[in-house]
Amino acid sequence: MRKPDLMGKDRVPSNNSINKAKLRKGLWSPEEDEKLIKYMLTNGQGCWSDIARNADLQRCGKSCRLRWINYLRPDLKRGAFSPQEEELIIHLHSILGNRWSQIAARLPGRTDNEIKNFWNSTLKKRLKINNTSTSSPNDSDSSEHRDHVIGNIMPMHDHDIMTLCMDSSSSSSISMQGMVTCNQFDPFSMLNNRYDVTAAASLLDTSTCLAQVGMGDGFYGDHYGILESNKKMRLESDLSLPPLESRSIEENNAVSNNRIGMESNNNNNNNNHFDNTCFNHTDQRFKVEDMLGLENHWQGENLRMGDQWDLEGLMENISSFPFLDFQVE
DNA sequence: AAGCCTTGCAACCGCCGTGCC
DNA sequence: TGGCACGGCGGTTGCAAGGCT
Repeated sequence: MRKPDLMGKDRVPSNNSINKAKLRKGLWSPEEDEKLIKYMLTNGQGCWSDIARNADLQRCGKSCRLRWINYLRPDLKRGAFSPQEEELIIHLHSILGNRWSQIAARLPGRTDNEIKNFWNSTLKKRLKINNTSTSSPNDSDSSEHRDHVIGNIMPMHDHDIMTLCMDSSSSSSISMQGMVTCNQFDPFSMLNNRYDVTAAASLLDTSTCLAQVGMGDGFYGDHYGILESNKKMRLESDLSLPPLESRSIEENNAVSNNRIGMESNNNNNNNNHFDNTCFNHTDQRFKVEDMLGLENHWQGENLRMGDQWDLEGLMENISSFPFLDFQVE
C-alpha cells in the first residue's frame, strides 16, 4: 500500500508537464474509484490518458489502467484462491514460467498482479518447503506426472483443470457443450495408453476443444513447434494447458457498452457482481475467435456466443489437426 | 499493552513493443 | 528514420494489518 501522494511533492514541474505535476500517486481514494468506474461504464475503454483526463482524475493513464484492470473491473473474482485455482496456477507456471499475464488469461476473474502476488507470497514459499520435505528417491520415475504433483499439493488431473476452466469461464458464456463432451469421454484417464485408439479418439475430442479455444494464441503457436518435434512425448502436458480466458472485460465491455444500464443483469453464471453494473455476458454476439484471438479458419469460425460446437463435424475433420500424428481407425 | 516481525497486496517503476507522425 | 506516446508486462517497493513475543 502506498499513501496517497501528490506528485508535486517531489517532482519538479517541467515546462511541458504542468498537468503532470498535478498527477496523484499512491492509493486510490473511493472518490477516484467512483469517477473511474463511472467513466468506464459510461464510455468504455479508450485511450487511458484520455480517460484519466476526461474522468477528471489527477492520475496518469497508466495508473488508471492498472487500477481498473487490477481492482475495479466488474468481472474480477474476489477472495482467496481455491485449491483448484492454486493447482492450476502451479501447473501453468510450470509450463509458462513467470508469464503472469498468460497465466491470468487462463484464470478468469484473476489478474496477473494478483496471481503474481499470490505466487510470490504463498505458492513459491509453499513449493519450496514441499520440495525440500517431500523429495523421495522414487520420484525420478514419475516424470509423467511431474507437472501435476508438486510437493504435497493434491494432484489435479487434467480433466479437473479442464473442468475448472469450464466452470470459471462461464462468465464468457461460450457454450461448453463440447467441453462437457470431452469430460464425458474422460480422455485424460486414458492418456497412459497413448496409442490406444479409443484413448486417441477421446484425446482428439479434447484437443479439438482445446484447439478451438486455444489455437491462434501465441503460446499454442510456440508449442506447436514442440509438438511437431516431440509430439507424443509432450502431448499430455500440452493438452493439459487450459484454454485462454475470454478476452478482457474491457474488450467485452466495449461490445456490450451499449447495453449498460439498459438491461438487467440476468447472468446467473457470473459471480462477480458489481453493484451498479448491468453487464450481460450471456447475450453478447461476436465471434468466438474474436474473443479468443483465433485467426484460423476452422469450423468454429462462425460460431457465436451461445452456439454449440459441432464436435461431430470436427471429428470428421480429424486430419485438419496438425499436431495429432496418430491415426484414428 | 507495546514493540517488533511477517504477510498480503496495491501500486509504482522501468523496460519493451507498437503505432503514429 | 527517429522521436514520441501509449499500452502491456514483470519485477519491486512499501504500507497496513495481523501475529507474535
